[in-house]
Amino acid sequence: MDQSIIPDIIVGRIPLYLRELTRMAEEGKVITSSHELGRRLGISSAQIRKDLSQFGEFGKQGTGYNISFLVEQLRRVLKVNKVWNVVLVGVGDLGRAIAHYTGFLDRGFRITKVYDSDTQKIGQRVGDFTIRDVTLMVNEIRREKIRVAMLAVPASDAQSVTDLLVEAGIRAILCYAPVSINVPEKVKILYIDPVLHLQHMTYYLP
Amino acid sequence: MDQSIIPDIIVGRIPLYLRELTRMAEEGKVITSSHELGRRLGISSAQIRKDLSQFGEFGKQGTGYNISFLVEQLRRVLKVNKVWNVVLVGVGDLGRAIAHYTGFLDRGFRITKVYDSDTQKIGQRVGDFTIRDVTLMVNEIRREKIRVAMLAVPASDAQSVTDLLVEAGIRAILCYAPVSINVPEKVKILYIDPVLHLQHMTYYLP
DNA sequence: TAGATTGTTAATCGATTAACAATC
DNA sequence: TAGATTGTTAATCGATTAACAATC
Repeated sequence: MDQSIIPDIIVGRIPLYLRELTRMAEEGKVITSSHELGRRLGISSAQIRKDLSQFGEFGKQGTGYNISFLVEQLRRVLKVNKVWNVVLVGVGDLGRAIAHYTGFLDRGFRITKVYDSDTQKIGQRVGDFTIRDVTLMVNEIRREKIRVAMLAVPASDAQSVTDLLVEAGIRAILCYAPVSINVPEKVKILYIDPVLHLQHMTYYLP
Repeated sequence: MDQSIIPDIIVGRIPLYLRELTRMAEEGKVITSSHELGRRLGISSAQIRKDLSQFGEFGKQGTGYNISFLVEQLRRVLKVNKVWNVVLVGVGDLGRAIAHYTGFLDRGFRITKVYDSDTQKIGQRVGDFTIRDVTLMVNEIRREKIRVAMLAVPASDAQSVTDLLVEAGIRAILCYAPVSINVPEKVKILYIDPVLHLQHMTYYLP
């Protein structure tokens, strides 16, 4: 493993490998191979071996990979061998669904605060949370040194709320608003827009 | 424009261009350039010109692109100059949020049927829909020749429900279950798993 | 040992960028 | 005309795959 930077496209596949390996572990499997993992994911075995080798030597020739060991290593690589506190901003229908989702915790994330700007909603409960006033957000994120945010506000508010998150010290944003946002270099942002995926697929339909 | 197949990675960027151009049109802009569009999307102008040129000659030297014309052309390319009927399967919190979402229609999609297997939910309303029994699904999709599905069922049901969708004639699936699904070659499937994105970003955090 | 599979190198393949003639 | 921007070609850059020695 050399010291050069690891390509982002490879980093982006590691969570996928981790997810499938976790699934295999749940199925009771103990050992796997780059071939088996590749077949399950639709990825070539060569690519999987090359990707994993960027981060260490995790396998044994002739045998393959010990699944629980590899899971542990990939969780360490991705820094999800701890739990990140996350704020959720925006409690519309989608924010509500995110707040109720129970699949974050065992994959490294825990929502700890939920914000909205609607005075009708502030103080109401959503799942385990009380909806907080977004005007408190910057100070609270700062005080609790939170680094990760999920953004489920209307597109028209996404840039201004993002600016606040960045000001508060957030360094990773998952944005559900269907709009491109500007952030400083040091801040990571990724997007979820289901319609982009649907339009990508309809290109291929007759 | 030659007759060879257009790389999928290019096809996947067209919806993004379309989204930003639509936004520009809403802002009242009439003309844009590959430079301006690239700046707004964080993409090089060369790449945008190259991508667009795969599908036709949409611009004018010295002037740039007429936004509404380009929007119209890209909608045609992506086949969203019509509205696709879509079925939604699974009415948990996430399915409920999807059913309420109003952002599909003007981007080429309309949910027409919503299914679940839970007898407690069947017959209840969600947004404008009555939740239907999933056992009716295959026949109804066939009868109405629906080609696009959104899947918001538990991971444990995702493969079996997908098999039904494929059997019914669905050709494009947007899967929200955090699990890799097997589909025949002719069927397109894309995934949304927010945790994959979060883990991708935490790799870069200190 | 025989068979299997890794990690890595080199070769191939594909995507992005730079540069510029054409032209609005 | 002068300035700007496209569409395209060639060069560069980066990602994937094939192949295999090492070795379990």
